[in-house]
Amino acid sequence: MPTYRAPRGTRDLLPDERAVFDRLTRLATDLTERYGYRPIETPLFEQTAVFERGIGEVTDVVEKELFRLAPRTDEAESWALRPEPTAGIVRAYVQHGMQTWPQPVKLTTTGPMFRYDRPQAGRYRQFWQFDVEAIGDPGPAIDAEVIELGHRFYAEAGVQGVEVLVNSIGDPVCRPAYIATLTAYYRGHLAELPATEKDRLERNALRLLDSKDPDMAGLNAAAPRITDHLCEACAAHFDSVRAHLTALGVPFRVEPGLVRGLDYYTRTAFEFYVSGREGQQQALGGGGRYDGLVALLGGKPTPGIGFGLGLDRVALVLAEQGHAPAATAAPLAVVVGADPDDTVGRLRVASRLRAERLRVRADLARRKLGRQLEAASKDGAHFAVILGDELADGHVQVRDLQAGSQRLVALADLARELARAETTHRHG
RNA sequence: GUGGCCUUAGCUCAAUUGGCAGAGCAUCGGAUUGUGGCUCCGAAGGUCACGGGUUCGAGCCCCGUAGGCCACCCCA
Repeated sequence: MPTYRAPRGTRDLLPDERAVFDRLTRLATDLTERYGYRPIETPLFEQTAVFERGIGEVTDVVEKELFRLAPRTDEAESWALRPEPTAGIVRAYVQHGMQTWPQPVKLTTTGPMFRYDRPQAGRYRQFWQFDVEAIGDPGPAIDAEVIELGHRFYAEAGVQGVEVLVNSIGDPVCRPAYIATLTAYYRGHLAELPATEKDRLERNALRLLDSKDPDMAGLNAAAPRITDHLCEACAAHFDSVRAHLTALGVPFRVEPGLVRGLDYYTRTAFEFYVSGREGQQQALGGGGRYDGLVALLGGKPTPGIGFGLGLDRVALVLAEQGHAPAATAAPLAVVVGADPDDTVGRLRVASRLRAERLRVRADLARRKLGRQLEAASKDGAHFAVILGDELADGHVQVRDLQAGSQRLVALADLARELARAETTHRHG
């Protein structure tokens, strides 16, 4: 048992797994460029108040999952690791006066988030999100465009069976009245409520709607629906979002129980789900509109919408769905030598090839030639460059490890020969 | 934060009713001089997660802790 290990809920991404994340990150970059987003990096920690005020004091994320940093005695400020990216990005929007940029400001980031949760497969205390935020456009069309972008990410990543769930959770005009109606409804059925649900009723009645308790199924099916209680503006917005999604050919399902966990959401809420897999971590991503958040964090009232997609879960589902991990970048050639002690010779040849931008490994292990060739094979190298007596008149053996053939090449021609083989190999 | 199951070599797993910790894969080395993949031989690798307890004796039984997994809570 090692003395030290990765903290609970964190893990090391070993090269094979890291390669999958790399591929997803490159896809995110490529996709957001196509949609006109610009990358942004905000700190991994913020003043605690950014999250408390932005996300909401009574949310689970803030109440029990926030990774608070131990306060220093010489600083009055308190800090917390970011549990999600939106609050920090909106803080940056306000701080840098982005309301003077052409609107909407479309920003994207990908990086680690932190929540002090109890870990499970697909649920970590440090996890990665690909995030997109469009700030400054109130219209329903941008909602549809954002949702389509997320949907396309899964499609191009190769995830099968992703469902788009959408809902509208109203705005400050209509939601309070709906919550009152909903609370009254549940109070009328208090005797039928499981104990845990009774507690939640007083804190956040909306949450009862997406309860997974089977005893709640019947009650929830008959519960008043928010979509029937939207104000005129919210209803029109939701209608238009759906119309745009349909026009774009994005398949979706209206899910009246979808309410999302963070306070800042208004109107459009959506989630990306994958069905038909073991385990409960089926939510691959989600987001929504947050028209009140910019003002909440000290800016002038500005609408916004965005989503966060969990890369850990995408990688997990891809593996479950049988996707081969990304191919490793095997060296084009390994420089080996008949004289195990001539590390200088092997390094010099490798160095010259690397200067020509070739992917080359030098065998520095001072083992006999046979072992060096064996290792080169296992490496997946295409060629072995063998240094021997021929070096005296400026030649080396170039061995094709797959074909088993070998020929004499002048050192002066080596880089050009290998580069040509690389091109042939790549296009062949 | 609640409940349940699990933890033996780097990985996947064995180990009669409590009686001297093993295999496969991987790693490293050998099979006569400068040629890999197959094969053969060998080496290294363990505080049986950690800490207590019961016992002549614990990988195995009991308690605690940590970590993982599962279900809640909630979410990505």
